[in-house]
Amino acid sequence: MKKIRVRFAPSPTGPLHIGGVRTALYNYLFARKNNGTMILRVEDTDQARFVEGAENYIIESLQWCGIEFDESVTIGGPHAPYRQSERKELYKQYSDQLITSGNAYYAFDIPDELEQNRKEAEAGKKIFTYNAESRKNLRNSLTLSKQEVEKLLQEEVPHVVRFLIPEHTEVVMHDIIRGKVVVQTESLDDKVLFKSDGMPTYHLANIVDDHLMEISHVIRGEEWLPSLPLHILLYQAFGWEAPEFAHLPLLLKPDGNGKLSKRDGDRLGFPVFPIDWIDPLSGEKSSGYKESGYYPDAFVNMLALLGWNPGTEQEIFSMDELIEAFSLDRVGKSGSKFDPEKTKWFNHQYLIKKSDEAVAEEFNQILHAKNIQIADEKLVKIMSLVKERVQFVKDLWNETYFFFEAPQSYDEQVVKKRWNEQSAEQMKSLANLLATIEPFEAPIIDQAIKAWLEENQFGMGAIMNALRLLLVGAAKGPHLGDIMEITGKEETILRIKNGIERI
RNA sequence: CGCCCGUUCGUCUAGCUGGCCCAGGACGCAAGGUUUUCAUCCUUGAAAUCAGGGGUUCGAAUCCCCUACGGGUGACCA
Repeated sequence: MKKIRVRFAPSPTGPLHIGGVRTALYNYLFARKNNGTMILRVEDTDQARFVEGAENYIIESLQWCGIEFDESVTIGGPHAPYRQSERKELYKQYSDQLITSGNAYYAFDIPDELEQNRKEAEAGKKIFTYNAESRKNLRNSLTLSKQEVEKLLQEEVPHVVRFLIPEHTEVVMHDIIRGKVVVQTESLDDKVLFKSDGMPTYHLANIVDDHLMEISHVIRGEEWLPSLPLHILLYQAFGWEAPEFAHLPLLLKPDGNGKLSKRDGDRLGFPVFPIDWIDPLSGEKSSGYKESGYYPDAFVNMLALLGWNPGTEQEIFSMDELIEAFSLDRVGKSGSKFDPEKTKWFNHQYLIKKSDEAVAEEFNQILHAKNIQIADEKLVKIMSLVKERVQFVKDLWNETYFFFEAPQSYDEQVVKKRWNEQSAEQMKSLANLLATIEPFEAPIIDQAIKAWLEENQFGMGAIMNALRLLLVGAAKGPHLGDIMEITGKEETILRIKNGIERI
């Protein structure tokens, strides 16, 4: 069986959004599942759209996601270099080869003139295409005499190389996800293969590199499906065996329709990028999943299930499990919007799965920033009490502040509902009781309070809620006995006394 | 406008070789339960006339055709 080799081939024109990450992920899963090789190739043939820092961003993002490469711009490999701008010299010979074989030709048209043609066509509600019809009337090596062409080339007049789309031909293609796709060459145009700036276009570089790098499967977004016929034709023109293709359905804007774009940034209130991105020109920041507090494995898990499903009811997958379960024929055909709420749910699942110790360690960083010191075992205990209540580590403070400091205010709604004339007196009495409890541990405290309640004929609800108000400042939090034990006898009594004064 | 791709609960989807589907799961939502509170958790529920219409068939979400709608693409961008 043929060796499986796939590539993720982004263009460094900006940050990679989650659609791109998903494409990389599916390539990765497919490669690992089939003991294949995962390659990162940077397609930077467009010098005009180059964005500083984008390549680095892409590499860092994928690294954060746990998507690893076997060959790449940074780690090299048998087919280095992996940056197309560094392979520049390579492409010319292939372009020449196609000219020699009659599959391509020189075109000397001036960009402005073509633009003019397009505008005119548009005015007449038509679309200008450089094809079998129009090329007869344009300045190219098909219409010009051999001498003229020689002369123009000699004088280094700017020109491009265009692919000669064969006439009256049916291109039959196979897509792993979509099945058979057929297109008539009449609907295709003579795409530029080699630009006047000496760089190949995506189409040429892509085919040449995929062939040279022995790519077995091209897994890319559906936006490439329209150029598949051209690519197939190119393989045929070169006499090369084409790889297999799988065109992934697009990720759609969560609101309305249309494919997700980089510009959707923070517009919708949640990230569309894996990690923060600061535009080098505008300085504008777009937030990422990483900095927003998501775990990479939760993020990856969510992404994997967006367009692919295992066919079972399992939803939580580690990367290894994804690799094991993944197959291209379980990738859906239709585009999907993703649900930010479900992404949070995934994060919650990963958070509660972590050990109390691990969560404590993460949360400790937030405490350090607040200059709060706490014994490890105490913090671990607190985490066991509250970690199920949050979706993110950063939300932990809201659920635990009362372990570290007295409430700064008392929720008015709760005061209204839980505090009455007798409360102050009752709480004072309760404070006295608490002062006698030794050791000050949850089960013992609970028992003492229970006995005290019965003795005085007090209702559990009224007393405990009022007490909670004094200790927490709100109607929330874990079991009061636990809160008191961790807070300590002295502080507990202090809060009761202060609270009575302040309410 | 041309070409191509798609269309099952609000969202992600199961359903692929037709009958077990008057359509299952998950998120979200609602109600109830547990709880001293909140959250978690548990239970239950609402939610898709399977885009619409024609066929084929004893029988179609599943096969075929048409229509509609949505999307992609139509650069010397990738």
